[in-house]
Parts: sequence; C-alpha cells; structure tokens
Amino acid sequence: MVLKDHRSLEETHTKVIHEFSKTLEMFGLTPADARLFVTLYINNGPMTLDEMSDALGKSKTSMSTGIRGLLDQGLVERVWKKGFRKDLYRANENLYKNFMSSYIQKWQLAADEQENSLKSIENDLKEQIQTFSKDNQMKQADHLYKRIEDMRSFHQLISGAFHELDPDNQFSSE
Amino acid sequence: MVLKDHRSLEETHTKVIHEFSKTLEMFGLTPADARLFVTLYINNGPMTLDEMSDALGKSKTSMSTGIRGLLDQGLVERVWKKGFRKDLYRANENLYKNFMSSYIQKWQLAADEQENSLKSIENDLKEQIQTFSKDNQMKQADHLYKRIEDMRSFHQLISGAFHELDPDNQFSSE
DNA sequence: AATTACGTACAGTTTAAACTGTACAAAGTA
DNA sequence: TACTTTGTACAGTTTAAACTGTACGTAATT
Repeated sequence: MVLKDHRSLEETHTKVIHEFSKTLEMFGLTPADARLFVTLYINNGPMTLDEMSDALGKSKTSMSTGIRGLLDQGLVERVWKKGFRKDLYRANENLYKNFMSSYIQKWQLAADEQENSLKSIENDLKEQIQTFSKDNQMKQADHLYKRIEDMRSFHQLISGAFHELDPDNQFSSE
Repeated sequence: MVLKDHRSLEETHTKVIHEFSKTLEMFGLTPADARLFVTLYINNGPMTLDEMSDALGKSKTSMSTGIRGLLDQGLVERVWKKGFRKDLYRANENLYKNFMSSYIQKWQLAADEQENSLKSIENDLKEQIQTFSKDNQMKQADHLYKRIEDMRSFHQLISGAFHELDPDNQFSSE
C-alpha cells in the first residue's frame, strides 16, 4: 500500500503541474518554464537541479537553462543552505503579485513603445504627404494616416485599462 | 518621382504592419496572423487573397489558411461584391472592442476551467489523504493541498480583475 | 595534490510550427 | 460541353524551438 500511495500522490503532483501550467502559459511563460515553476511551487521546500530533473523527467541541462530564465523573470530565487553543495531554488510566493504586476508592466511597456513608434511613423508620413502629387496616393496616404490614429488611440485605451488593473496602482479598484 | 513616392508609401505600410503586429501578437495572435490582419486593417477597402499574397510576399495558400484563422476568431469578415469572382475580406473595425473583449473572455474561460480542474483534483487528494499512513506522506499531501488552495484563489483574483476590465461589463470603470 | 561533484557552454538532435507547390473540386465563362 | 478561374486539401520542405549528451571549468572533499 505504501508504494501505491506514493505513486498516486506523485501522479497527483504531475496532474497539478500540467494543469496549473496552462494558466502560467497565459502569462507568457513557455510550457517548459511554466512546468518547472509549478514543480518548484508545489514542492515542500527548495529543490536541486537533480530533483527537478527527476520530477519532470528532463535533462539536468534543461533544468539549468530553465531556472536561469525563471531567475531572470524574478519568479524563482536561489536559496543557501550551509554545508550543502548543490544549488537550491525556490519559487517565489504570492502568485498574484508576481505574475499580475509583471504582466501588466509588460503591457504598459509595449504600449508605450508602440505609441512612440507609431508617432514617429506618423510624422514621416506627414512629410511624405507633402511630396505627393497624384490624387490616388493622397487618398491612400490619408487612409493610412487615419488608421495610425486609430492604432494610437487603441494603445491609449489599453494603457488605461491595464493601469486600472495594476495591483500596485493605488487607485485601482481592488 | 512618382515611382519613388509609390515605393516610400509602400515602405511605410510595411513598417506599420510590422510594428503594429507586435501589439496584436500580445493578444495571442501568431505573428503570421497578426501581419495578415494589419494588412487588411490598413488597406483602403477589402482585399483578395492574391492582393494579400502580394502585399506580404507569402503564398496564396498561407493567406487562405491565415484568413480562415482570422475568420474563426471573428476578426475578419467576408465581403460580397456582385459581378466579382474573387473572395474579398475586410478587417473588422473597432480594434478595442474586438481584441480586448475577446481577450478578456479567453482569460475568464481559462480561469473557470482551471477552477473546475483544480477543485476536482483537490477532491481526489482529500480522498487519498484518508488512506495515507506515513507521517511523511501526510505532510507532503497537506502542503500540496495548501498550494492548490493558493492556486484557486489566484484564479479568483484573475477572474475578478479581468471582469473589472471588460468593456462589456456595465460596472466597468471605463 | 588528486579526486570527485556540480553547473553550464556548446554542438548536435528531435520535434513542432510555418510555409510552399502541386493537384484537385467547385463554380463561373465561352 | 469544354475551358478557365478560384480556393483549399495535402504532402513535403524549411525554419525555429526544445531538448540531450558530452565536455569542461570551478569548487569542494579526500
């Protein structure tokens, strides 16, 4: 019975890992990174690369590169345990704060960047329009100009909406 | 000069297509689909598959499958023009309503699904716990249980946040 | 100092997605 | 009816990502 218990608990772990990974993938994590994070998150205590490799059935190299990605994203941290040679890693607590606020930031950043790019393109277009002679071209250019304006207001709406959502935003309705 | 004008306007089109595609990719469109949508969006009037193929420099087959994807997502519609043999397609207007609300819906759906899956796994786990004998296992299972609870409340926060954001939601702050 | 353990760089392989060209079915035209 | 045009199914190719195994530098252990 002990063996069976052990196996079924491990199966449950696997189920949770694969299920919850889907949610994290929606935040932009790759499937591999997502599974790695969840593995750490549900483990009781920090893990070594070998343990992760074991738990996921992937090579240690994959774990190493995966962990680096998660570290870069600030989702995982290294843990020290004196007298222990292997590196230990732990998933950061507080899922919501971690994922939601970095997610919103990603959107804000992208929206800002787009705003700049489009503004710059729009200016170029304005200059081009001066040089146009054919009526046909004017029409085309005019239409494009209107569309760029639409895109810009689209970004403004996005930016506003996500600002509203930000848990770090004191005026957020949360 | 006419030729140069024409070329530079086309270049501007290309720039806009590649730039704005980045934003649409954030809504989950593939790069290919995003570029196709933007091409339609900035074009003055509906387009045929051949025109798209020309504008993007990809095969007509790619356009055909791409358009089907966009139709499925409700981002593009077919347009009829009598006496004209080719199919014509047009991008739906109103970017914000189209993308934001379908995006939010996607999140809501995913969150609901996850809630169900996790609840079901949680129930299984409860039953399993009854059969556990070893203290070690109990501890493991208990920790997993707590984590599942955390995941569930995570989904509830997500669901609430996106509900707030939904332009279709009458209580939304927009 | 020699040996062992550990993490990662790198090259190569596997796997999945995007894309293309050909071929064909459906519908229009002569 | 025969011929052309158009869209798409399908098979095969290209391209990019994920993953693995080997090899090596660094640090701990003997």
